Amino acid sequence: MIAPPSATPVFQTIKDFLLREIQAGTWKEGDAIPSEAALAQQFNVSRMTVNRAVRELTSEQILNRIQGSGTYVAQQKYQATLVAIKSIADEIRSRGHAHRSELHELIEVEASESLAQQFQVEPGYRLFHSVIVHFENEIAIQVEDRWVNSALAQDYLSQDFASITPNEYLVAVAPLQGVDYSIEAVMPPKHIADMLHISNKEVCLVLHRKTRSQNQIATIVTMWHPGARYQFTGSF
Amino acid sequence: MIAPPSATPVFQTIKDFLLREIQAGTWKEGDAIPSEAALAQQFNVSRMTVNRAVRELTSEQILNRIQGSGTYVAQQKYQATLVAIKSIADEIRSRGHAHRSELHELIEVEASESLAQQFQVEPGYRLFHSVIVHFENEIAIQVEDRWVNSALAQDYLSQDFASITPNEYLVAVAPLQGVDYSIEAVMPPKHIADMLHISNKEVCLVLHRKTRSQNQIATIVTMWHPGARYQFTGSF
DNA sequence: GAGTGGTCTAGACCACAAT
DNA sequence: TTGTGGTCTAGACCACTCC
Repeated sequence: MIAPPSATPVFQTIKDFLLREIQAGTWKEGDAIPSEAALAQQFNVSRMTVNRAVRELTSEQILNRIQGSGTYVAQQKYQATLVAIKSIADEIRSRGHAHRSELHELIEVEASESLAQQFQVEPGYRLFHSVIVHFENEIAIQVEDRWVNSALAQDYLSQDFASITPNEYLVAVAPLQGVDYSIEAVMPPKHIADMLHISNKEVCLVLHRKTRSQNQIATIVTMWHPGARYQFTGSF
Repeated sequence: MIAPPSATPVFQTIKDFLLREIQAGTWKEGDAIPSEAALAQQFNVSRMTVNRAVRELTSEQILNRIQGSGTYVAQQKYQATLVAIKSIADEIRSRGHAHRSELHELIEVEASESLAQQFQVEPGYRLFHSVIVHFENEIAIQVEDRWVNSALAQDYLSQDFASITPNEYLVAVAPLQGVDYSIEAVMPPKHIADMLHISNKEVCLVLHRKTRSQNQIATIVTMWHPGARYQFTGSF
């Protein structure tokens, strides 16, 4: 049989059908849905077409498949809110505002006991340390305190961080493997408060992030934002 | 030709090949990669197999495809850090701790001017309002202040929020369409501080979330967490 | 052994872009 | 008109689960 011209592809029709039935409760979490063969017969299409529909729903975590056993409705997992945090320069630019950064420190250091532990290296290991303050329309909005694994970004010290952010440079040289992060609300130490031009009685919104690349810890960043004039926002 | 038994599927081999070449810089951002036909010939496989490899990389945002034109290397992945925020009950349970919640309010109200605006409805529209305090090992860790669109969750008032969280109920009745959120660090109003058993001099980490479902605003939540004992964490 | 999913083929027709 | 991707077929063999 030849594929008929149609507004929506058949595999999409099947996906929609399955989603609708799951939503309607025909099959509940953990239930098996009909086999590929059964669906192929029901829709009068080839098994490959059904396979694509079901495979895509599986990659979307709507279904689980077990070879030799069957296809099952996955557990609802919408309990999580995904928050995307963009790089500060992108964010400011996308608001149409002016971004400027001030380099406060850019040095090579030997890892202290505690840093070495966080980077999973020996004390004395070479690290780079940078401290940059980001301004939005000349108002300080982020202090970026960053430690960088020297092995993954040899040229870190010679970058011009007025024109490129550390993020942009690091993304280019060290493809991201994984990220650990935490967000907290804390009072800033005095030197951070000073750089943000706020009092150290004002709370900060802080993002900690540790990235892995090439099976090493690539960089550990702490980003301080004045709580009074900054929040993480976004949508999906 | 018959598919040979092999450790890794052919389409995966092709995906790996493409990823490696992109990583190596053979094709840079925006460059066209070889056509399906060319890859099929190069790997001596059918076009459908190549198609699957390329289609999956496209859904992973590694490639862009333009019908009639070609397949191109997508722009570098985001600088964005993705943060997943789980429901508080899940999170506490996954730490192996005891979760308990206290229902402080569960009523029907008519939307005020400002609420009506946020929900994009007329003032006077029926909304539900719940206030729940969540405890981890008997320590208050979240105040969940939630407004719910009555049209999307008619039975909201008759739920037993000791055994099911509002989230769990709402996920079941109103499939999620989209989310807006923001995270900020602020001082709590007194009634929130009281429920968390903290002073109103202690900062809170606050997550605001507005969800859409069936083309309406489904629910608007504000979650207050004591900054001293809570942070959002996770990894990818 | 029967049933399931996992993969692959060698064609086909279509829609669209570039020329 | 040529080349690209988008979709679909009607088979096939395989690995695995379950009985």
